[in-house]
Amino acid sequence: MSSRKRSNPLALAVLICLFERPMHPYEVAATLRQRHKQESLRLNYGSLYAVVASLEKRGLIASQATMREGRLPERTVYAVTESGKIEAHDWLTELVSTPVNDYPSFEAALSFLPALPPADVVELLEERVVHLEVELAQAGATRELNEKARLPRLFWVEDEFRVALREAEFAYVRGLIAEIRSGALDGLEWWTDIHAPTERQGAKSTRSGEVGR
Amino acid sequence: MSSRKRSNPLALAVLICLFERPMHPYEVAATLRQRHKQESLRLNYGSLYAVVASLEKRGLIASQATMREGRLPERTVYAVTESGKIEAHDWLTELVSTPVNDYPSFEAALSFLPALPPADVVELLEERVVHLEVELAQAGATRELNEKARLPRLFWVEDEFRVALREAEFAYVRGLIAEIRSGALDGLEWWTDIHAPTERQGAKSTRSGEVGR
DNA sequence: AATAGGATACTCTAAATAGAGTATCCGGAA
DNA sequence: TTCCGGATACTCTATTTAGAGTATCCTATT
Repeated sequence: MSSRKRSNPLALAVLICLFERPMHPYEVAATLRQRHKQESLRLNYGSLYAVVASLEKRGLIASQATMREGRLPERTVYAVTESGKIEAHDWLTELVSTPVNDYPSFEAALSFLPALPPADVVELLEERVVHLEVELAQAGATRELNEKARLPRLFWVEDEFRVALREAEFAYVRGLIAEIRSGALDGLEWWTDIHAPTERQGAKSTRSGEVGR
Repeated sequence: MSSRKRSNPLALAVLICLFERPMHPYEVAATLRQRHKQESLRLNYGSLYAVVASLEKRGLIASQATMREGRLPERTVYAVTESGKIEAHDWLTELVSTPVNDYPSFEAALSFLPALPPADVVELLEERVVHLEVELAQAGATRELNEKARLPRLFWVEDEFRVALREAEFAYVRGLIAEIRSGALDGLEWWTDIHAPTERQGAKSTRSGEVGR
């Protein structure tokens, strides 16, 4: 039904927050930040208020009351409706059970690799490896903090998952570097060739920028 | 400089295509599809023409000629400019060397897990595992086709990477299922408790929907 | 006593995005 | 011969999104 509208998980976060208790949007944002959800969700005010407006228009939440303290802007408190609860349940069910393509940007980067010379790519991949090492070290520190604070693992499975993905990326990138370095990567001669200094063009090079599949 | 505008990798794909030779947008789309880039890139016409217009406005590409055959719509052929080449190079460099947070949707899903009862979650995760198995099998078939077609690995590293990530996800999800099943996941009692049938509320339950960090 | 900085609570606008819709042409089957 | 489906080549429009901007209040410092 409204599967077309299930693009931004921030809307699901709002529904789940309001399921705990009615809140105004700013409070939702503060709550999500307190729980470090901004690491798993694109969270900014522009989107938040738009998303809240859209949820209201679709009848998934309803404004309960608007109040004001002093001359600060009005706070509109929203509560989740019955159909909002159902939508949240269905959406979360789908999100957990069904993998989707998220188009990770490094996948796009890899698909463009032949556009850069292999030697440059090795350097860039090594830079990435360093960045990943730093990120993994920081994640490890965060994890220790969570453990010392006795925060149950249930509340940081998402961090664990992110680390698992980054570790897989790390391993893949290291492998790729090694294969370019050693010359084991199939297609490397062609790749080197098309980026060769232009003086005296390689004899059997077809000189087409890309080959198709 | 224009780092703010480096959100949609489709724009980079266009620049790289036009680097090979001048084309009209529809031809760019056809080329990308031929090379199966639609698996690594969000590719649809609405975005494509918007992205092309934006690239032209920023002076990264320039329209070379507009021609028409019969009464079909005009085709506007674009070529990449000097600054377009530089931008493509810088952008790709950044994309390869620097990891970013892509906010994978399953990470968001995991961060909402406590909102569903643990027994349901186990079932949903098992469904996900099945989906992942199918996807991995298909990816294996594609890989074999590529090998039989003697397409050099250089041209499917992005597929390999996607598989590596999905395998990591697969392993993580299986582990998580096992830990919920066996009761080894820290926080499980609380999780079970808050979803317990409401008759005779668990005595020491704090009855707050979520705990903070 | 004045003030600087941070928190509170949104609002505004330009831009990006998705998906459906439009109109034409072509090749082969009935 | 006619018609149908698929390719060609965009265009239109309603949302969505990002990020900066606004105005007020509070607290601690000098």
